[in-house]
Amino acid sequence: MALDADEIAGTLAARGLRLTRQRHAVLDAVAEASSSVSPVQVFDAARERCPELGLTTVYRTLELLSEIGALRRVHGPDHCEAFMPAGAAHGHTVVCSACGRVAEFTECDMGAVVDAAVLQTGYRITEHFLQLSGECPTCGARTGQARGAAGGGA
Amino acid sequence: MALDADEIAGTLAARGLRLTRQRHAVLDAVAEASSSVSPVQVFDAARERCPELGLTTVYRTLELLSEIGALRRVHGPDHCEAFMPAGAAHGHTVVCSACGRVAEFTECDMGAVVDAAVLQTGYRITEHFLQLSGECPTCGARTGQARGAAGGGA
DNA sequence: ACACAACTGAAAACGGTTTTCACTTTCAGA
DNA sequence: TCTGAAAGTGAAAACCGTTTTCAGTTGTGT
Ligand SMILES: [Mn+2]
Ligand SMILES: [Mn+2]
Ligand SMILES: [Zn+2]
Ligand SMILES: [Zn+2]
Repeated sequence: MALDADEIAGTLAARGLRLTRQRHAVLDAVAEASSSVSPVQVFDAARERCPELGLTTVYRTLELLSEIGALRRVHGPDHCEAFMPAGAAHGHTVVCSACGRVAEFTECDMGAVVDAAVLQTGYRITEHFLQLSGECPTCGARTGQARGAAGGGA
Repeated sequence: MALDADEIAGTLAARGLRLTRQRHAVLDAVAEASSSVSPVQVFDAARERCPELGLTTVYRTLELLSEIGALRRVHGPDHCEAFMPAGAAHGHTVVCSACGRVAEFTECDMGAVVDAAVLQTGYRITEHFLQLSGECPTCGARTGQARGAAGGGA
């Protein structure tokens, strides 16, 4: 995932904040991860570039980077606090239940579902949180599952 | 919400488990709540019928009742562990961002979205977790918001 | 050089959840 | 009816992820 460091540095600067070495390390750690990562995972990864990094700073940075929109919070039924780079477009995520790898997709036509919800509940819907899970291509191949059709599920 | 105690007792019995006074109190506490409830909220409510109830038991019971499908786990971007009675039909939930009240709805035509995800990611999708949020009718009226159209959002 | 705000890590505090443990209840079988 | 095993329980302790505190450092503008 992209995550242009210069652009992020700019966004921070506009608020009088800086992209420090520690923050940069955190940013890279998330950017390089092939799946969503927990704060400790970020900590471990980022420490290899920045050994003096503290876990406190990781938490603070993940929070900060989410605020400015550089990172996206991902949380499924299980782990509730994980992060991934925020893609350019609004998207949803699919988590592999076997290996945890996360992929983004951009389809966002929730119109029908949202309409039904409005009709049935009377709520005014302003946000939706959707997360699919299943098996990534790699894990699917390893376990020899048939590929193709989409399951119904939960 | 219904939550037929006898039926649940039966399901438990089939596993050699019992619907004790404490479990019954927990069950009722969730059933009577107008919104999703956290473990402590259940604890407080259930204690009025069963004063000697311990928080440990509440946790154990919520877990157990979720396992047998009597309760549904609800978690939004914020609070991650809350419970509500599982309706008969498969459904999704809408949480009011103002008051926390939860409503269920049954539309589940995720076909198009899932297809798009499969196409874009190559994952085999087996489950989906969808949670909408917005404003319930009561809160909407109180804040005088226009009603009707459904928002896009995250 | 100076002042000031941003930033940091270690340690402590915190809060929700799980585990441990000694004890009670329930129930099936002798 | 006794008896033993398994289910169930609450208090207390342990656990674990997160947040707060605090004293010190780094960077920036003047
Ligand atoms: Mn969650
Ligand atoms: Mn569904
Ligand atoms: Zn996988
Ligand atoms: Zn409301």
